[in-house]
Amino acid sequence: MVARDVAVAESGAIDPADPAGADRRPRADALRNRDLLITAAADAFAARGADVSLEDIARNAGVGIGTFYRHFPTRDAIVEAVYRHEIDVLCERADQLLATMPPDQALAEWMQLFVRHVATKRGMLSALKPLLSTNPNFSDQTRGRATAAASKLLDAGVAAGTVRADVDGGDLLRAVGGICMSTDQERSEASERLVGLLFDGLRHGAAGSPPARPSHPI
Amino acid sequence: MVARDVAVAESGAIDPADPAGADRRPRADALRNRDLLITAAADAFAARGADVSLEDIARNAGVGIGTFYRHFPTRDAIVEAVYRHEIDVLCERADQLLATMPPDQALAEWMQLFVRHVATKRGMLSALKPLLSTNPNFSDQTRGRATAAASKLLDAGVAAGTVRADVDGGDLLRAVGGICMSTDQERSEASERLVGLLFDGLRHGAAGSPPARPSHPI
DNA sequence: TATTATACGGAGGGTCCCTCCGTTTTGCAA
DNA sequence: TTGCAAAACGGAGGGACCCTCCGTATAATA
Repeated sequence: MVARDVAVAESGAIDPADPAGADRRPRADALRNRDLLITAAADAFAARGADVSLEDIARNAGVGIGTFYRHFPTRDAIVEAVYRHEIDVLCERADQLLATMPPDQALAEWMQLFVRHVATKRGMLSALKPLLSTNPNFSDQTRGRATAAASKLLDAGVAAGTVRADVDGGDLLRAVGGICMSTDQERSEASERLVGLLFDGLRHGAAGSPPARPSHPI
Repeated sequence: MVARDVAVAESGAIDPADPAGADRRPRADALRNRDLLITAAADAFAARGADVSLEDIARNAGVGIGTFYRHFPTRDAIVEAVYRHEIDVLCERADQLLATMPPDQALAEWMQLFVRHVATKRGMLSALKPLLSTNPNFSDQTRGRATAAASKLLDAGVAAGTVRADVDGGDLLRAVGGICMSTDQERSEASERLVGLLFDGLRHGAAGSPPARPSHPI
């Protein structure tokens, strides 16, 4: 739960749960509609690519276009919000997984989850890329949070002796992200296989595992 | 004057000077308007970026919007045409320069010309990039023609003994292109300086020049 | 010069963007 | 509970752009 970055929040849009608690909590309907819009936008981007009509998104969220614009004054704003939300979900899931299963299994699940999330977000990639490259704040922030989640999973595995200790969260993210990007279009099945492979590599040489064989047994 | 590639020309737009001479030459006014449109589009892209209104381009060319769409049925079509035209000009200029000055000087001039052309084409880059990446035909063709022009200049210099022989057209293009891309936004002055440097490197160690010193004189 | 295939031009219908303001809802306080 | 102001909603409407269609103009040919 990293604090919201001030430099990015200056857009004038509604900003729920301001940590400074300055003025007042937003109204319940505002919060509700914001969530509805983000969900509808995520669906729309996934289904029809980055240049869906904003009016369509509003309609699918069951909300007027005016409401849309009050929450997200620009197209970039909604893209950014969807992406942030995606990262939020991924981070939450990391905690949930850790709480309900052994660390190595949680890590494996999370990596697959990551692949699937990227796959459905392909459509909005063309809108996201310029945003990430022109807005280093945003980029650093989201990467940082994802890295933290990955590190937490790795650390738990290392502590349990089921995951090797010489890989950090940043490495893991780059590796999984790279696999997702290189296997193009739709066929996320290939990504899942490759990420599975990667995971086996992570397990290999863990403190608790039997010492690695010197080589292939033929 | 490489033959037009059929796979790319299937757009249904007017195609001047069809080498197969199949049906008939386009009317003179059609040719004239096509040129006007390409010029106006190049100016517009340079001045206002890749998402100018197509109606603006038509208006600036002094031509109706209907005429625009007959010549260029899609936005990609006009972007492609502008880029092709740019390459045409660059190739022609290579020949002209070779005909009017010593090869090494011609090469230097051409490299600077290249820089300036890229600089003014920055605006349309965001539209051009996806086009080049999704259309390998188009990409190969244009790169091929530019490479040929660069090679011609280099070869002439080598023959005259004023340019070293161990660099080919592809290398040169990559180097100059790389410099243009790395020095971002507006300040093409830096690019021109760097390209000048590169040119000095090309001259160094030419057959006709005094043998290169073994190392720095201190 | 007459004819006709070609090409021109722009009105018009459709979509999308974004703003503005009258109406509704919510949270708070009495 | 009730009343009230602030906050949020919704959609009409003006503007920009896209693209098509078809009546008119014109270059090429005989």
